Amino acid sequence: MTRKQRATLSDVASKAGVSPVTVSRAIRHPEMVSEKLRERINNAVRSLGYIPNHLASALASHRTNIVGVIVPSLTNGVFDDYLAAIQDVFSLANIQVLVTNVRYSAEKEEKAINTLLGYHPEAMILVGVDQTENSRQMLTNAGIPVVQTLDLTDNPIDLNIGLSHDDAGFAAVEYLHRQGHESIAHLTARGDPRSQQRHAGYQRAMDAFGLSSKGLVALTPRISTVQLGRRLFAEVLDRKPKVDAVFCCNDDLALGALFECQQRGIRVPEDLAIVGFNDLEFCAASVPPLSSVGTERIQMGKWAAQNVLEIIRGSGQRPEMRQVNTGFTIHERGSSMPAHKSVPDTPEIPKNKTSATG
Amino acid sequence: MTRKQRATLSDVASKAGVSPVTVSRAIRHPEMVSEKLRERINNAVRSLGYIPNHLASALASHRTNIVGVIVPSLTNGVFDDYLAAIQDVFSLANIQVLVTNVRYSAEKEEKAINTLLGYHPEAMILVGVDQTENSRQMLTNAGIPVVQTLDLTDNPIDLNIGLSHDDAGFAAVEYLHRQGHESIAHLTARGDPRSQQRHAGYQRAMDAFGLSSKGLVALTPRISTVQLGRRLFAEVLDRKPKVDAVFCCNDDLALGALFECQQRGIRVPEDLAIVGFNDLEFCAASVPPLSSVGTERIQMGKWAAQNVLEIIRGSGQRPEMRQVNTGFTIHERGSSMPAHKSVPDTPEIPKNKTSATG
DNA sequence: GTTTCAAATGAAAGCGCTGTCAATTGCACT
DNA sequence: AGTGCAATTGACAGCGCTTTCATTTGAAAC
Repeated sequence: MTRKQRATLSDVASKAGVSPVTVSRAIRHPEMVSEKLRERINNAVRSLGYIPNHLASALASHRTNIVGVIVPSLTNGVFDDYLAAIQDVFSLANIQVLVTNVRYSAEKEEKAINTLLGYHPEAMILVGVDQTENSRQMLTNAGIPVVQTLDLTDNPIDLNIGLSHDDAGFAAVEYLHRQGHESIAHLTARGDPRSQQRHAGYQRAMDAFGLSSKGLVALTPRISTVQLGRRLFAEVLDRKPKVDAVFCCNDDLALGALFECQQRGIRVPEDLAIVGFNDLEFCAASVPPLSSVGTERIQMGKWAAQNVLEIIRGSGQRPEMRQVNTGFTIHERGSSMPAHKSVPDTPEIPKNKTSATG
Repeated sequence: MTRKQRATLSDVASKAGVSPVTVSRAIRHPEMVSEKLRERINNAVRSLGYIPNHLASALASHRTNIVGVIVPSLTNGVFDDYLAAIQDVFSLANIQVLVTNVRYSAEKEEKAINTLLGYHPEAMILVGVDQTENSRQMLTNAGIPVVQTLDLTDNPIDLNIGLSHDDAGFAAVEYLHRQGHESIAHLTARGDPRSQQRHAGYQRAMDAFGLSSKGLVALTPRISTVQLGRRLFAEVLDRKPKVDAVFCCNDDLALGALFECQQRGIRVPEDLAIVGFNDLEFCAASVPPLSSVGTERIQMGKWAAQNVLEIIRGSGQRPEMRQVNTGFTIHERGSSMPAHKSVPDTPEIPKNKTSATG
């Protein structure tokens, strides 16, 4: 494979017998070039296999058509939907999304922000609200729209859409308590700030209902897996055989808990209720189907992308609502459904939805 | 947020009282600048929040430090491991990976290749071997290393690491047949070329063993989900109640099949054996644990990245082995294990591993 | 205090493209 | 034919950086 130079604008121009500017226009603003030339140029482009150099184009035009997106994980089904929603919006506008996976590390996130800003993205979309001071500073300096998603904060960098994970955790426990459960366990992953919030909500609820969480919480510093769910729940079961419900900080752990019950012959939901978090696809498919606290991750991704688009390609104005609370929805399914109530008799109503001007 | 200009090299240079070149060197080749100046410059960089413009840098230096990676899906746990392996190698070399998800569309892949090449990546890593002629042409023209992964081809663009999905499909059926199964179903997703290969292998094996696959195959054009696994297997069960084994083109479908069995009271593995594909994490955690055909996706990602790195930063030479067959491993677990044999008595031996000079 | 040479710094050009503005063209209309 | 004007096309500069090559500096050696 010889490293022959790739064709440039000038090469195309020579070949088509026009000036480079004209070629540039034929590509960027075809309507400004006569049909005759346009065709001649397109032929030259094709025959040379010319692909515009995005670096040069962006440098000269101050338009990078890049938006930076940072996610904490990909192993987690959560972020696929979210990313897809973002990509769908941007791909229509010919904007390239640069995704970086920082694996729940604030340090890596800081480095990723630095790197991404080097590409002069026209906006940044982040997950969570726990950026380091340094990160916030860099983002502010960059002077571009920034959206923090999936969580809420009193002090957003710019735009913010998400939900209160603390409230969601509280609601999950409240729901289980309402079903008559008293010994409610919690499986959670330290390291994920939003899981920590859900944990806090769990604890707040347990306290509020006068329930003890002693020995009922199992946490891991590692990234959640189904296996880990089994292991964590096994720990709890060994410690507290009388546990009658478990709220898991995500669905992987919940599925693991379900498997552990199947293994031990614990009947779900008769002996034990399970509630997961995120409402991933598989929740509705398991036996029994897993109850789960659903979030609006697609809507959040879409909102983030659409607002960014409006700012950088539209009015330039920040939207009316600089902060949106998308709330959450408890999807009640077999894993936590009392026997007498096989189908939810009321439609599920999203909780805690609000929005606020910035 | 006022759109004040971001600091440039010259700004830093003025602030530090040196020439722009010196600042450039202080950042790229610190050893070429005296310690005194270096510190002065670093202070200026910090105080201005200077972040080098990667576009300008790459344009001037002909070094983009970018490698393009195209994956067909993210919803699929398979590609997380694979991507992580790639990122791990490149992040150490300060190379940014541009990932594009083309959702199993050759057309989108072609477009993605075009877009990515506009960024002048120093190499491209692709999944599969079914690129369009146009895509191949563009990649060849680009004159950069190209690695096709996860599948094998007689006619690689450049480097190739993967396995024969046809062989893997054959082996899965052979394995089930050896266990005494005769009515072996297959669930598969059209649209994924490698799944199609596995399907072909399934069919080849069924024919080879004189078994009929009539009514035993269920396929979907959609992207696999656990739900879909249930639905597809339900179809098969309704058509052929006597089915005694099922080979699924991936683990999501396999898990769905398992759930469908649980729902219908079909005992696994006593009444029905299940084998999945990819050996995702959850396979080992379910009850019973799912047997699955494992592939070396981490190794493949790592090999691709390491060889690319060696070519673009090292010797510039292609490796000895331009094509590697990583084979596959049948992980035998409870979902297909005969009762009398609770633990595999022989270590699992990877199958079909080979490699070849290009 | 020179001389010598490596180390450190700077000046100039240019990467491939696009924005701006100037020049040209073509055509309708007198 | 001559004028006026819009539609096309082109010349030039410059985006922010790095490369190359020239210049300066400083320290060692005389």
